[in-house]
Amino acid sequence: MSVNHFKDKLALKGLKVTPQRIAILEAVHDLNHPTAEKVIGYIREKYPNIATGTVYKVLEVLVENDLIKKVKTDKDIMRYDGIMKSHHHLYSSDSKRIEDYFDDELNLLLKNYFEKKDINGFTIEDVKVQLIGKFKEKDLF
Amino acid sequence: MSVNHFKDKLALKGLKVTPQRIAILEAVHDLNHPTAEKVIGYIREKYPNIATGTVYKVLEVLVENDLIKKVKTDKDIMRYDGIMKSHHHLYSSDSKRIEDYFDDELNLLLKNYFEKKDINGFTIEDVKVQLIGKFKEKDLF
DNA sequence: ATTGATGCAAATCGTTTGCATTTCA
DNA sequence: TGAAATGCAAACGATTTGCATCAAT
Repeated sequence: MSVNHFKDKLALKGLKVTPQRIAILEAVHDLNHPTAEKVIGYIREKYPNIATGTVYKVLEVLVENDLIKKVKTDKDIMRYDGIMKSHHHLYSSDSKRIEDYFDDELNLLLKNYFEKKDINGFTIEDVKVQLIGKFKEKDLF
Repeated sequence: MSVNHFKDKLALKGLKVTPQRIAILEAVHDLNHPTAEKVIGYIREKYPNIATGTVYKVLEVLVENDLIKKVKTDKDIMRYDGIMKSHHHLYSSDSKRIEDYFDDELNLLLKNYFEKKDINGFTIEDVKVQLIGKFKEKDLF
């Protein structure tokens, strides 16, 4: 992903294109479901004086503009995801590891299922599946 | 749910049965997906001098012993659930409301689906579905 | 009696906020 | 230029921790 690609994404949303925003967008895409702290650490290597407050503010703006997503975790720390295509998540039950899980067959299955299912007084907008389990390979951190 | 029922649950896990633990277990069952703060507020009406630290510690113990569950939310505040039977959650996309969702047909569907599906190097232990959408009735708070 | 639970207050940590300064459109 | 973004540091709020005291087994 080139820097220009990120510039375009920002511009398309009518957001001001700043080096901080580009760097943050890039960081979220480069890292695997980073916390805000990870993003800050990553960016500070090349851009030492970015403020933590700025990072939090920008992350919020990016989420509001559908450029990144917030990921729920069992713990209380928020994590971010640069992939906007609909997907689910694999959670390691014994570590902090999270991986993306793409499965169009599952999406179709769920779509069909909930189309014919009427839940009391609830209108479904989105369905997310969390698979909790164990990764066979050792966790990498 | 009687107090004795909660006493039994604690004793069965080999936990010491204390009035605080009973009150917290009761609170989580009486309230709808309460935050720790809600639990504290609820208990303090009848038991004014329970310490916040104690409530957090007890909630953690109860989760570890599978007497209650932690519920993920979009926000960073943890919430608790006294229902241990496998179930999913309905999340209101525009409020903090969370409701339990029971659906054995869905559970079966998912079970069958993932039994024949092999995910790279991942062993599934549990599958949780989050339905995000809107409740037809006005939210009650 | 002994082990573990509680209360209290201070500490921690992720996140938010206010405001003066700087930057992008 | 002017609105919006940044940096900084202080404030916040949920949760945790240490430790002396107290209660359940």
